[in-house]
Amino acid sequence: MASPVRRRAQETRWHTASQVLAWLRLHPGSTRAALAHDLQLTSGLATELTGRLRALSLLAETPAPPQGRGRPTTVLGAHPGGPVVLAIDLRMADWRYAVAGVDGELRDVTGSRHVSRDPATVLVEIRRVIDAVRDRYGHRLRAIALAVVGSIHDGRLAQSATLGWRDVDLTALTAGGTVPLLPGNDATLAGLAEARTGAAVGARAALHLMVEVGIGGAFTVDGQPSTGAHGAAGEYGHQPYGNRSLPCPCGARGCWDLEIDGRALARHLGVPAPADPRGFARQVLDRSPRDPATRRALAAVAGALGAGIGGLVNVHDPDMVTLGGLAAPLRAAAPDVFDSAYTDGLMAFHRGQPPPVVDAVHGDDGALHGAAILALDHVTSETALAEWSAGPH
Amino acid sequence: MASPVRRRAQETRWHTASQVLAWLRLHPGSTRAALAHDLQLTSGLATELTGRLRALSLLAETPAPPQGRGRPTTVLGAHPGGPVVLAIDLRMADWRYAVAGVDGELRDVTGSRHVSRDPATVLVEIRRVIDAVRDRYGHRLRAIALAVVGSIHDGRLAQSATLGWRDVDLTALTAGGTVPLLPGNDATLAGLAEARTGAAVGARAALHLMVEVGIGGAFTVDGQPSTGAHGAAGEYGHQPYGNRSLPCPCGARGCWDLEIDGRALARHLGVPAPADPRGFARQVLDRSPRDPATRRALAAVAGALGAGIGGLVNVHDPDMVTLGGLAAPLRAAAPDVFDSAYTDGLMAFHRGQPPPVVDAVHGDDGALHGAAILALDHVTSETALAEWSAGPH
DNA sequence: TCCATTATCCTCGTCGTACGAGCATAAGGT
DNA sequence: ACCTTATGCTCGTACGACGAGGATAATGGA
Repeated sequence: MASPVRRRAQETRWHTASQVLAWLRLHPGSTRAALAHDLQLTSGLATELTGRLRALSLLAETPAPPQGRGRPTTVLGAHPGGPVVLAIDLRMADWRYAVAGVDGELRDVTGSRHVSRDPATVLVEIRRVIDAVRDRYGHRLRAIALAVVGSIHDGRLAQSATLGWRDVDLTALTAGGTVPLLPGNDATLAGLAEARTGAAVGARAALHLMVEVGIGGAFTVDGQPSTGAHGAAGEYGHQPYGNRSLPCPCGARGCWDLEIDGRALARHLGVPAPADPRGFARQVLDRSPRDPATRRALAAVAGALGAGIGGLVNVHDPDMVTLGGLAAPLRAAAPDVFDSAYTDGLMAFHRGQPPPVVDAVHGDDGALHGAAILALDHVTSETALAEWSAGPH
Repeated sequence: MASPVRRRAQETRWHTASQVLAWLRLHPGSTRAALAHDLQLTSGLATELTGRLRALSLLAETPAPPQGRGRPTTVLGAHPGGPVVLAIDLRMADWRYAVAGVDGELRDVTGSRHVSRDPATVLVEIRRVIDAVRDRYGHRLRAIALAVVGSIHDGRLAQSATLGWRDVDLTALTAGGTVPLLPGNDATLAGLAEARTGAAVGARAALHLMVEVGIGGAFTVDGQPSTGAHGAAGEYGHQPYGNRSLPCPCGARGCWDLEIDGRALARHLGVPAPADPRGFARQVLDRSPRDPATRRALAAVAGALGAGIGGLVNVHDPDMVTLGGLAAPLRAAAPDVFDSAYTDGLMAFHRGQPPPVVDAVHGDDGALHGAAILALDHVTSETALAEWSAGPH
């Protein structure tokens, strides 16, 4: 609340332009008339705005295919010389990246497996790609977002049990340059993607949960994830929902993490903890559902998942819940157990209309899409637009 | 994101005025020069704004005591004929109310015990007070906020184990009138009060937890509580942190609620569940700390409290945690147990600088203050200011 | 072929908030 | 008295947005 009024020149100037670009991403391929209608722009203002944005290489207008009577309009899209962002998703076994313009569409999606999981090696590889993209796009590259399977704290990768990393400084990736690096937890960014362009579009408050190794997620309100004070919010896997006697690699005990992934399945099946819990879970899910031990193990995990989600609905009160990664097949493996555990975990007044639990739509690409969204949010912010307009065109 | 640009006349007009009134509440008794400085207003704009707000009976300016050299300035305060709100706190054994002007100061704080806890009886009593306040203030009464010890869902009191109420329609309280009624959970509103004017001032993200019967709270970001889709967020007491064999009146099992209030103390002490868990907990807390059974019971509860808070910090990543109601004395009864349980519940990377856990400052008045804040937020919103200005002055 | 209809875009005069420079005011200090 | 300091007021300017009216570019029927 110490915020100044700040309706001053530089910021006012870009307020509406920022909204236009945000709208553009949500409605790719829409016409200019639709823009004016949705944003309640007068036609005069629409003319001025699109003209200004075109002059700044932020927007391209191409004639729209005729839709019937009336004067033809134009479809809006990213300018071929406009700003771009680099989205990177750093995962357990591989990492991928893509470039996106202000229309939000991912281009040149590329992936490669880790040759070594040593932090220094991986970061050098990523740095090489960043440099290559910078060489190719020059000043057009305005932001880099990095989704990473681990906990982010004040811009550092604080800890990742999956990668076996601890407190890795990510700023080295862009050291020497001026392009901002925006790191984020992969599950958080996948939740962002579901909220903006996925299964939770239209929900004001949405909870996304994603199981890979452990469970993470994001609570979004109006498409903005709740990031917390240091960007470390959403570590749902490290709530004491589980058995207090089980120590978690995170340092705490009884974490929910240990009840819902491959490690839990192995425990229920009486086999040693797998080195690759995600692959092990996939194997168990692919097994014949006739095997009673497998069914019991999957039911136990689905029940733990449902019960925890019930508790989280009590906490967050979302409109809906989306399931990413292994969460969707785990529920599908024992839907009745999941449902009753979910309902039983809800406070009574939620049971009349429990928030629907739906599968995510972005699949494996959620975190990458979320990273692009995060970066583009930065690029289309009012201050970033002011900077872009001050640059060379 | 479907929001129109809306920099149109009516809304633009009141944007800055709304910020001035928000500032006024945070800095009671401050001078006009301080306003201009804090909000980075030019002196011309400060003149225009204060003049406009004075003309609308929204602001009063009185000469400030001389502070040394220079032209004397004025202190800003609520206009004696300005808008007021009614804040009500409906609790287990009693209910209280107060009136507040745009400066946020509570006036005429009044309380009375329930003669009957029957919903109809209580609501009629409250309705009588509302009507009396409306008679006294007329069109000056612009909003009524009701803090209630129970779960709010889409404006209804969905359930309150404490009061023994279920699905009570609160709109009857203002039926026939035009003054909006804003209901809220008491712990949520107490958290709002701590974030704005209490122990969490300055924290961007703050978690408030309040123990009375069970535990509730609020997560606030920049002074705004996360309310969820239906206003039911913050039911931290109904997360499955506890013993799965214990059924909770909320309908779920193993709720945290049952581990941290008077019911938990009774269980640990081997006595029957008390009719008044809050009073029972107070008694136990007041007992001689020499009694080993009492100490063990308090330690168990303090440990459950700390462990749960650790899990919630993992979820929300707050700057700090504030403790209201019985939470503060419960921690104080076994600080070491609390601290180690808290730290043990944190993910390792949080342990370097764990969010400080501090006692709330509003005491028993938190919910009432929070209700006033909620109502005043409404009154000083841009749309409400536009309405007020259209009224008779 | 021509013209009414429809849908969209553009032009231009106006409004209102905010800016900012300069001046006015009201104290304390010398 | 006069300077210094701090603050408030006046007024011309800038600029985003509004809104009415006209221009434009298609379809479709007479």
